[in-house]
Amino acid sequence: MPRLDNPRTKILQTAQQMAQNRGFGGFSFRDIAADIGIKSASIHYHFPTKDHLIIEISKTYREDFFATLGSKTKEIDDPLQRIMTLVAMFRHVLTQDHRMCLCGMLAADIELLSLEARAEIKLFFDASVNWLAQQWAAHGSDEAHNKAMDTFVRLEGGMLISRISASTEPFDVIERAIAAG
Amino acid sequence: MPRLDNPRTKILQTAQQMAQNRGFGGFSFRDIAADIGIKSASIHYHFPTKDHLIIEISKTYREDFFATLGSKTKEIDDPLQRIMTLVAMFRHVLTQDHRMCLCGMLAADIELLSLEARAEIKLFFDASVNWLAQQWAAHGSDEAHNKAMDTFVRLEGGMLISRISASTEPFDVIERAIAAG
DNA sequence: GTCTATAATTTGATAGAC
DNA sequence: GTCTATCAAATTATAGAC
Repeated sequence: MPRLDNPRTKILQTAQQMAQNRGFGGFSFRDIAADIGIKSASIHYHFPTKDHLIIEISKTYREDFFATLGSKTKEIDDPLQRIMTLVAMFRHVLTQDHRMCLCGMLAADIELLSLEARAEIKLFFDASVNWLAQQWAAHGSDEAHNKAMDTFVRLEGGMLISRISASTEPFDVIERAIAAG
Repeated sequence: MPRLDNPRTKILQTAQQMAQNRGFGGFSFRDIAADIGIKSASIHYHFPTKDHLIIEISKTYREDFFATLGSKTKEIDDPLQRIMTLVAMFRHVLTQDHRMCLCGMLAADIELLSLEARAEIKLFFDASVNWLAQQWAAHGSDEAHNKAMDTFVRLEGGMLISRISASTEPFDVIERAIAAG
């Protein structure tokens, strides 16, 4: 599913990365424009307001994430191994991209966002917990929903706390805890 | 340990609350000033820059938190009960104050902060994990350090995710998981 | 210690030419 | 679709009166 190289897509990609690194208030239209070599006024043609932009970023992030997750787990049957594939995706964002999960980042910034933006971000949370609950249920867990919630909290918290600890140790610890079932 | 009612303290209290709700970039000197009925220029007399302010906020937050924790656990011997006293303090911030932990909030905003500010915030993380590790060790856990790290990640993640889920359910779930030992 | 006034910069957003 | 030019507002921070 290769993303097109049109201006709209380049804006979304750059803005998404900046949002994951610095949060909603931590980047400007001019920052995005300078990074991709256009002027900030051009961004407003594609996204009239910053609120529209953050909603589209969140939607793209969620769609891309679950498309990739579906692709990576397509031929994996073991539920725990499927879960650890999702964990590996979070780990990649943290250790290779050196970014936070967009969902966790915008959860911190939630008071700065419109109700529409909050609702869109909540869809990532809902979809993640539902997906995890299905895997834990297939794995034979009683209380699969609670297990899914705990797993998602550990992932988001592990990414967040790794930022201040200046190491990946917090994420390493919760990854082993999740893998232990 | 009653806090004094001087201007400096009122600035710190108000700024700390705003930082917990909206993050480092989400409040201004004018916001603080308006809230306590002074002018923004007066704040610069007490704290020359926003970086100085956030460092002092973080230091005060950490000192107050561990002073309160020490007081609340003074006559509690059972290590697990001592841990759940800390958990209850986090729960109170989330459900009564309707705020994030300052440490978790500034972890999200870390790229906006000076190295000095990051170092001060990391002290809260270090102190929390060390305190938790002592309790888990006294409780008889092998791998007390890992258990402490996992507990702290769950607490910060639970607060963060409860913000988007628009309920306390994520925190409820991790609280039960922690209590289960 | 707090104020008024203001500097210098950045912000989201718009108008209109091309 | 992208640009130049600009606006109105907000930001951190400083100078100097009181």
